[in-house]
Amino acid sequence: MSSCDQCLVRNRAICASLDKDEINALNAIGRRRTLAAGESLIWEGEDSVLVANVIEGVLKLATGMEDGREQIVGVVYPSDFIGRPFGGTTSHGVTALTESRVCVFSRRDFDGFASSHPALEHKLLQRTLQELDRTRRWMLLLGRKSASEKVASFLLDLVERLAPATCDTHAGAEPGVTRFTLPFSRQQIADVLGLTIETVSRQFTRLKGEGIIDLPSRRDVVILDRPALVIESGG
Amino acid sequence: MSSCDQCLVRNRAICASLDKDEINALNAIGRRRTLAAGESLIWEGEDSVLVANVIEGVLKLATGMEDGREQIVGVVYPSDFIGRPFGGTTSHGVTALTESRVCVFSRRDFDGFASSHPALEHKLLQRTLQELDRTRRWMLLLGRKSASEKVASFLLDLVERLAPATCDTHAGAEPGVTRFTLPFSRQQIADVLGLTIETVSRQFTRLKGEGIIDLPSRRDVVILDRPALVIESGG
DNA sequence: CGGCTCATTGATAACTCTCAACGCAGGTGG
DNA sequence: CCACCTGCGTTGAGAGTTATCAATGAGCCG
Repeated sequence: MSSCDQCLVRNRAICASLDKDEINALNAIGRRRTLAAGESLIWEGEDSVLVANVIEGVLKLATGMEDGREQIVGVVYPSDFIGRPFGGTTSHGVTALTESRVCVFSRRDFDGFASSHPALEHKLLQRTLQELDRTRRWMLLLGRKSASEKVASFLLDLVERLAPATCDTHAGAEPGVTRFTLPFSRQQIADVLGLTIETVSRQFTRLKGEGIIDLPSRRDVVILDRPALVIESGG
Repeated sequence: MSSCDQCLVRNRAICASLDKDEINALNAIGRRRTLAAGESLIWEGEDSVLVANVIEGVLKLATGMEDGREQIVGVVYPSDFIGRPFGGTTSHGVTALTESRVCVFSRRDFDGFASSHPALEHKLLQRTLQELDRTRRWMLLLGRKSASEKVASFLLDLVERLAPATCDTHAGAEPGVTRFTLPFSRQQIADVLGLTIETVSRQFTRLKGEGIIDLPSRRDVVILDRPALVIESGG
């Protein structure tokens, strides 16, 4: 029987607002679930039946148009909250980008629990406000930045978000040189940035050619010149 | 002395969660304020010192880049909540588009009040979740839609949002014909859609030429063929 | 070693932006 | 009362960026 005690995100997720008894009560209505890369937890347009906490992995929130165009509207990392509590239909699907572990609740159960635990709702509110801020900042990128600015901003954002997990600044490496593995395919990067896969690829190639990044493999990126990348990102 | 009893949004704003005594307590820490069109209530980047409810008018939330590019990241209408409770700096400015009346609170006071009134926090959470949904839907527009789809989507969104105030479907008018006044200049529309003013203007002209809308004056729009507009919007 | 998927590269087209001129409306002052 | 000025919007011509279409290349697994 799995307990929350050893949970990797026990102190960072919204659960941090709960004491021992409360966490046991919450644990009783939740269950762990593992998702393979590419597997979906929630589908766009369906009634909101599930909510969850991310324990491990990276997942995308995405909406699409009938003709197949897709936009990734959010990316969630460990300790982030997933789903739409308090009614409504989910306006975006949730799909694992990497193998992931999540802590799932039925929305009804969670709603009930949250309603009787103001501290939990408070944490959830803070997180939602934070996510709204982040989302709005991303709108500036989508609406006003050029392809090169978008790609540079994307890489910088990703390094920051991945930091808690993979402090991959090798001991002994030059300062400012960071290496990490992309949880995204080129198509998914394009869907985050509102570009095509070809444009993303060309920007990667260009940044590599200018010595700002290196690309040891499809999924790996090394940031060689972070200040240059910041300039590329347009501030 | 102004009371909340006659407030236009008493039953729609987050205040609706409060009983008579509570509303009086909240009233005691808030004050009314009128904003002229173009006047700002909150500036991008400053510490969050104010929060507010919109009583009347339309306001924009906007962020910009050093070089002057601007993106409107949200538009708020009567009964909507403004500002960033629970710390942090405001990542976007808030500016009145039309003459507006708001109910302002110091953030510190509001935070304290909210923390001791779970029902208010619950309402605020619901509203924030709703706003996040709306914002994410807008990301699909910014990232994936063409100029014509953007403008059509914008008009349809606006009609819907303006509806509570101005049910301007004239008695006796053909069904589906709606007239309303834009709370935006062409530049502001461009800033909402991530386009230039010229592109917006050309799309308006084209829609008019195709008989889908009419433009009696700069600020007035008549939707003549809503189904066509829906098709233009790309679903 | 194929056969697959995914990424890169190239050539071209399309869309939107940029720059520039003009037009319209409202307000001001002669 | 009209002329002018100013701000905003429209229109046009051309350039630039990104998308589209197509082919090639690299890695992975059977």
